[in-house]
Amino acid sequence: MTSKIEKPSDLEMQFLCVLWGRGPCTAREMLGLLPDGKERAYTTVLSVLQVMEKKGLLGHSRKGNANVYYPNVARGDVLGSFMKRMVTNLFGGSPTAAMQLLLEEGEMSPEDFQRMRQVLDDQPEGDK
Amino acid sequence: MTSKIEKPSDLEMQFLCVLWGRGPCTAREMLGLLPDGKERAYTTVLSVLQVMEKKGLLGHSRKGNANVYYPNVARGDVLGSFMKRMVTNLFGGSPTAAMQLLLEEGEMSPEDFQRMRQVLDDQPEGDK
DNA sequence: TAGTATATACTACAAACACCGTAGATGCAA
DNA sequence: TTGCATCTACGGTGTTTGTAGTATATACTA
Repeated sequence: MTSKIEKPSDLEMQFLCVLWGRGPCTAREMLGLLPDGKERAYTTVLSVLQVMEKKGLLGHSRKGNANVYYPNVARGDVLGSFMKRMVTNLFGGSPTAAMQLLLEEGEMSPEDFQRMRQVLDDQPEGDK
Repeated sequence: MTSKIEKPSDLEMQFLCVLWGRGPCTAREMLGLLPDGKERAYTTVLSVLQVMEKKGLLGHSRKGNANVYYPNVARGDVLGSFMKRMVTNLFGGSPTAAMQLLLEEGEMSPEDFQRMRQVLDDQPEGDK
């Protein structure tokens, strides 16, 4: 059994995504990397990290006198089930409907479109 | 000024999506229509509806002795800013990355792929 | 070695969330 | 007109979330 992952909160997700994207971070680094523009105290970030570790979402090692946190769950698992939930609960089970909103909202460059088409073409069942 | 929409909670989003999808509902109808499989008491649903109305997310009219609730905010606005937030906070600002996960996770039929390509082709800047 | 800066651990707390029970109103049916 | 079913209104509770302060350890520096 894959020891069911506790659904991370929104903020926790954000933390995880930073770690997946840029690799292990200290609390102070994390403070500077959060993608939503919000101001937060250093101890706030630290607290969240500690809670996440308690939940099993993170681990940490020591570097100098600082803790370096790393994700303990797979990106695909967490974001995957997030997406699944989103499609079910918000888009009536239709991934296409979700994509439509995605396209409408993200101002995308021609390159983005190119890459999207690419991704779509690369799907195994895509040419059936 | 577009009177800033309060960000709805996850459950509230779900309610809104039901209303957008199937039209105005009574509390009892809503109870049977929620897409996540969860069991809930009738009064729970009613409470959520009342809170949402207080927040300005819903309105209601009377039909018989029941309240019929209808959404008071636009689907595009709410889901749009939801998507935007998601892309920023969870996908490093890349809609393409979001789409990739979407494709990986939703088991999609060939028709879905077809429709997706269609959507992509229909985008105004798509052919640049 | 004394002082300063930075780190962690621990605790606390307010607001939001999801949940539901009880009480009272309303309508219908016998 | 009495009783039953169903509805709303209101209140309350346990939990999670996001936030941050305080106390303490650790390391560098003058």
